[in-house]
Amino acid sequence: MAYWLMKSEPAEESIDDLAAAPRQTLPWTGVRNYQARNFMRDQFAVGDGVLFYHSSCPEPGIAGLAEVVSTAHPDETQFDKKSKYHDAAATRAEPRWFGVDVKLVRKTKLLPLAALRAEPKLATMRILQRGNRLSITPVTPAEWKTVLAMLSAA
DNA sequence: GCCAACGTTGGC
DNA sequence: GCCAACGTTGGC
Repeated sequence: MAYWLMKSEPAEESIDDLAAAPRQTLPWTGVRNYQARNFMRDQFAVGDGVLFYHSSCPEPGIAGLAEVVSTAHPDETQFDKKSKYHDAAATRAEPRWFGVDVKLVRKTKLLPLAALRAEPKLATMRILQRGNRLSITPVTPAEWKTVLAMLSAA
């Protein structure tokens, strides 16, 4: 079982949107970075743990826990001409972008980015490294454990 | 709005 | 294949 951090802009899709979705499950769409796509396509497995992270917002940080409930399938938005994620080079026969379905485990009290940065045990966490822009990053079991402890202490 | 960092594009 | 220019991300 692996762990991941997935960034979402709450203005687009927040933890509350996930909570309000049917079966509290949503397909993860809009990833247009090959490295992030490859994580989902090649490494994600059903049951993997997800830290749901809010980015580009007044209070960036971890907003909840989720789990992966499907393997990767084509991201429908690439075929939608009206979507800002439309990709003219993608076809049904040869999709370029993939996503998994993600289900809410629980919304948490927001764990702010500043608190993550202040925790020495998370010093090497991928999301906290200078210049990191990847929207999907692996989380080590030790980091996962530390974050869960911080959430239950809050 | 600024800016650091990194990815992508396209001319050669 | 190189690399400069440009675009995007995302915290502040």
